[in-house]
Amino acid sequence: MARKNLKNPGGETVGKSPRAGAAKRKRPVAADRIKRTARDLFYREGIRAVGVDKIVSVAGVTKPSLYRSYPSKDELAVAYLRDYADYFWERFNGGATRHPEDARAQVLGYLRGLAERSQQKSYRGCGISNAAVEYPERDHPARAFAEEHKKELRARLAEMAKAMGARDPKQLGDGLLLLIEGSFLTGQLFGAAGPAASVVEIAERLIDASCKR
Amino acid sequence: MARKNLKNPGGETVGKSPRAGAAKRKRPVAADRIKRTARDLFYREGIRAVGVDKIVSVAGVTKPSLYRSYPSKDELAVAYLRDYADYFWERFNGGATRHPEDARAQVLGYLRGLAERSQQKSYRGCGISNAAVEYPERDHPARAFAEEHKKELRARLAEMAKAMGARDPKQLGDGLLLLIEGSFLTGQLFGAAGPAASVVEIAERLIDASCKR
DNA sequence: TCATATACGTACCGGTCTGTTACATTGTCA
DNA sequence: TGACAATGTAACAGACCGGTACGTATATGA
Repeated sequence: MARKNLKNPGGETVGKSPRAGAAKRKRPVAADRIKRTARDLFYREGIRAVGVDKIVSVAGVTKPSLYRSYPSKDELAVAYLRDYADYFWERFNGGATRHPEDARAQVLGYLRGLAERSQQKSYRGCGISNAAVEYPERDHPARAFAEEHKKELRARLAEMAKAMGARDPKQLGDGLLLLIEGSFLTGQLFGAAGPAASVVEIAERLIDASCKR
Repeated sequence: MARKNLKNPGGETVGKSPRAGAAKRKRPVAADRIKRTARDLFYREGIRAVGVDKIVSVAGVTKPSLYRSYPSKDELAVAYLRDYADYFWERFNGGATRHPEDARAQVLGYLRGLAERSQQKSYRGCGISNAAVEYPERDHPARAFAEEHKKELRARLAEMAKAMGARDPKQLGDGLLLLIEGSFLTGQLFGAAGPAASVVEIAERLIDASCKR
């Protein structure tokens, strides 16, 4: 009998109570664990490098639980990417609330955080950029999602460049995107004290040189 | 007498000899085909995505031939990366011969070529950066090679920045590295008219803003 | 109370992955 | 001609891949 795969399993799910001692279980806990585990492993080790067996074993669940929540590994991967994108925008927009009406400070604020994170040992760059590298095939869902996301980011940066008063907003936005993607990559290649550590100053210089005075 | 009339029992009939001195040299042709094929497939599809079976089948050789020439797939991968690095330096240094004594023109020359390549449909970024993304494990040979290579590039860029008269040569070198890596990534993500198309102008602006006047 | 839906596990499938072996074939050169 | 080097043939191992048919415990609601 054909059975539909349910989507958005569990949603938030109240975390299991600290003590309680496994008395009564609430709603879907397996799906949630899978998502969290997949996110962790996919980011740290790469999507192709992580098999579904490993995901379920680390999550402490079983394979059918995975395939009840997600139709395929590929779809689990895009679910991970979707989550990652939310996470990204949260950080990216974090500066906007702290510096309303100041696009320059917003971008620099994000870059400051990026520079800091990129120095950490566990840093692995942008999960979405990495996925695009892992899946060059144009029609792969993960790839498609990555392209869409980056297009959005590019547009956002151009917008902000315009707000900064850039002579050529699109170009400055592209320059910032290059610096950001460069930071993603070098951040995971060089450990601490990599090029990404200087991204704030470099961006400042580029912005200043690109705006009407 | 001697004819290179192999019966080719496999039936593949790959593009055959340009003849010439084929009578003499009979040295390992399989190993060469493997390397060339691996380079092509690894670059286009990614290392993890390509199995050894596919390599030998496309190369028109057999698996034992591969493992006679390379101890493992990983080692074949680093052989590919080594080749790729040679290829990279060739292009990177190409500008040096055209513009001796002018570091700025050298970098910009390389970037001009990069910008152009990055617009092509088949562009897949830097094989070495991609490998680093595919293999985050610190002790993987491909990863180790990638780290070494990028360290070298970073040093070269800092050198050139110094020659340009940068106030902070290391920082300008890092800025250029960020732009380059950003171009690698965005070049394969956006098709034509991606951010990498503007990398020359952006680099120019950054360089000018970073040098003593 | 009992049928049903939910959440999950057991056990397995067929295929592919890297890597290996023993042995046959063939062209080339001394 | 005979030794040798380069390659192919034909299996195989063992792990791992994504994916599934089916059984089971539990909680809910009529």
